[in-house]
Amino acid sequence: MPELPEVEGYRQYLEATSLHQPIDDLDVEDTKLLTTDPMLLLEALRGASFTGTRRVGKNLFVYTDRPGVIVRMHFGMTGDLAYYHQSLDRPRHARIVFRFRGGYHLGFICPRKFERIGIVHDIETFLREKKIGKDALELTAADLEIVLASRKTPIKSALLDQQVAAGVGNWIADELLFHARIHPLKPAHQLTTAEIEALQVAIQEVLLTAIAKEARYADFPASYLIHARAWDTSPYEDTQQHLNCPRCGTLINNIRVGGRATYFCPNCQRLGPND
DNA sequence: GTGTTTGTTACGAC
DNA sequence: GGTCGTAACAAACA
Repeated sequence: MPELPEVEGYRQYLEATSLHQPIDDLDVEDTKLLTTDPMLLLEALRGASFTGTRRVGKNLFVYTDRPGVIVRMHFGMTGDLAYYHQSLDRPRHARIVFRFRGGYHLGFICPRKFERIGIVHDIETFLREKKIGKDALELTAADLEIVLASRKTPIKSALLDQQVAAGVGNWIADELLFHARIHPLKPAHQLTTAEIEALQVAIQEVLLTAIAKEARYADFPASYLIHARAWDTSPYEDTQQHLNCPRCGTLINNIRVGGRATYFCPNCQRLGPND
């Protein structure tokens, strides 16, 4: 699921494969995936080359050699990139394809059509209009204190708000709260200074680990909560061990917060002294 | 066939 | 205008 670490991986992948090759043509299987008019997109990109990248949260911006033409990609819940030679089969779900002059293609993989691609003229303007806050990796404890102070919503929900911490998604929010020992339902504005500082440390620790492991969840340290999630069973095929807290052994709870599946340890992450 | 999952946005209510 | 809860979107998978 493309959250910040995956998108960072896609950014590095695009940098390593797709720069400085003129775009001859663009295949668009479904215009619903575009945030820019198809004709304008084609006109803006035909003959242009990618020159560099920037990631903010889950957004990947790709600079071109044309002023004011920046491609913005959002990978939704299942998006991916695939660079391949035209002599090979087009990957499944490559619904938008950049055809480079040298014969290579960059496919924007969209299995569920929740992905989006389009042109932005200025990144800062785009971020302001879309209300996307600081990238999670850039956040200081002081930043967090300010953005959480006005929120009465559960901290889990606040962390998913891209205005609060751009790039944090559902499993990362749970992992952060587990590391910082904060109950997901605790109102955001009630976090103590110590909890906010622990959260900021957890953001660095969890995101940098996930990026280093190229977001392969099975490779994450055994101390991570992520192994309790139903879809990460790979190293534990014949045991239920992973359903327990890696710190204290308590059975991990599974509740819904803001309509999202939420995992936490009822022993390590307390709402109050009585629970 | 049914339920679940994911990120974002739209839509009211306050 | 900010905040907050909820539903909707598309498609795959079990």
